[in-house]
Amino acid sequence: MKIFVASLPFEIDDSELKGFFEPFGEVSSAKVIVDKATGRSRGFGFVDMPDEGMAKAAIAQLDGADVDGRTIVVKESEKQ
DNA sequence: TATGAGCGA
Repeated sequence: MKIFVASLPFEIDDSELKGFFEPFGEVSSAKVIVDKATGRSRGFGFVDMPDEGMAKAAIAQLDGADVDGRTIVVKESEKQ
């Protein structure tokens, strides 16, 4: 299941993003989107978890979580 | 800060 994560702190990178989801189950991939024109984080990213149940559990636990003083948004991706 | 990038293993 593909997961969309928004409102991420700019300091977050792929490894840290993956670290947030790993406690809930296997994470097949995690990527923080970076503006290739400026090289800065866009403040959102994607995580893919093969197990839907684990993915939904992760979403439920991480959506609205406070990270570095910022409330992140975690939801199922809109696109495949 | 709100839906992507990848050309190599």
